[in-house]
Amino acid sequence: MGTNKKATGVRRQEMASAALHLISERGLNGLSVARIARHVGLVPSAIYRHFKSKDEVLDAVYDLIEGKMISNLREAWSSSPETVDRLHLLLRLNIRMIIEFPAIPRLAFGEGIYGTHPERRTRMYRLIRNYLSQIQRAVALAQRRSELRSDVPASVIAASFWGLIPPAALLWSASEGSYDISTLVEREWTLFEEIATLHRHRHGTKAVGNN
Amino acid sequence: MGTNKKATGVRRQEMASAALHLISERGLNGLSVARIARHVGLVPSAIYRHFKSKDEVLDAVYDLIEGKMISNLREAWSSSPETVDRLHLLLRLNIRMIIEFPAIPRLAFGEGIYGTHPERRTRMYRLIRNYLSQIQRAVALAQRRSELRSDVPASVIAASFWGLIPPAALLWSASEGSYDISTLVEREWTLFEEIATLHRHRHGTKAVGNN
DNA sequence: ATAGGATGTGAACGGCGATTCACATCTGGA
DNA sequence: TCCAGATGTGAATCGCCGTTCACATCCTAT
Repeated sequence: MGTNKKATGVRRQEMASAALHLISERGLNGLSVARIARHVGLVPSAIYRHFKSKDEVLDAVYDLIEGKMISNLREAWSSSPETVDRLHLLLRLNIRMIIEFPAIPRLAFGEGIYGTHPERRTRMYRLIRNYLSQIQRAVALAQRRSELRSDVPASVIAASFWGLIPPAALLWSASEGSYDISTLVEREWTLFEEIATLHRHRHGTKAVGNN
Repeated sequence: MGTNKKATGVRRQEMASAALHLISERGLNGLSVARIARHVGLVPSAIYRHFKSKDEVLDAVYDLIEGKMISNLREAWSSSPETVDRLHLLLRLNIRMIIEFPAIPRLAFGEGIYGTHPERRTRMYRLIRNYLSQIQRAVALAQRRSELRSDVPASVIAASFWGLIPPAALLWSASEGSYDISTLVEREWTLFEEIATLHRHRHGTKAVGNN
């Protein structure tokens, strides 16, 4: 039966995307070569025309995720000259991404990729570290411009910002979507913004200020 | 060969504990009945003397985790009358627990438990919610005592506190232990404490206070 | 001390999923 | 146009894993 044939570049995209969706719906355990194939309208063995193994499909999924994260970063950065506004948008973009693809936080936690391929965990780690250091660089710049407080290391502020995302992802994931993640994150963002823009210049860190 | 026989209560403990360790090392995918058995020094079929199925073992693992979390809560609460000190200890206890059992955050993210048993995800969600509401109650009390600022809802402060844990778990998990999680968390705790103890009483939430 | 239930063993079954292979069909470039 | 390589198919293989079962051994209550 002549199913439409497509170039391998297209197919790889389709298959990786199908895999990402399937992981989002069924989890990594529910991801089988057969299901990927069915989702694309093909037969299991067809996968091997475009990937050497199932693991390679997973690698492609990681490429997808990496691409999405980078594109979020770009979009946020081009949206405004104000660091605070950029971070706020970046936060919202990431939340939106996680809502659309719950697979992403799951893969980030490295589940299911252990004995087989520790390299993949390393890769996710590098990705996160890169993300963090980009944010940190932005924070440092904003500190020099006095947009953010500078009595706290940029790395800590960056980590605090990034730290808003995983808990939200966890609650979203565990609640099966019933938790109102967006407003929660917005409220926490407000706190973050407040503390990040405190214009103090202390030296003693034992700051417990009543004013 | 007379391997030592033990009462089923003891064996269940051993097996659940072995499963928790195995998930911590190999991930949920690497968890097989055979491996659990070997880890306890028995033969695969022996598992079925004490559990009806592999799923029941997983249930026991969840019991273990729930017990650990509750015991952390108790220990922190009995340590000091000061809410802030209690929270600080609770944070450290949780971090210690995660370092010892990386399986816990993974299971919290619900990986691998999808099509088969959505109830388990629900259970983890309830556990987290309970945790959050206990913290929230403590925060509310502390607010009434003016130990914590009261111009922000207790739920938000509680969420911010709890939110310190998942990112730390993620970095720890992804970095394979190389990331210095404890000092990171301590620094973030400092920020949290600072913002949670700001004694202000505003009504407009647009608080961006230079003082 | 001994019977009977509880615990442990080894072999076997059945299913599922990843992968391979020989064969069919399509498609792009000379 | 036409062929050669690229793409898709269906069946078969192989290994792993959960589970069952008949049998052996141990422990405990009477």
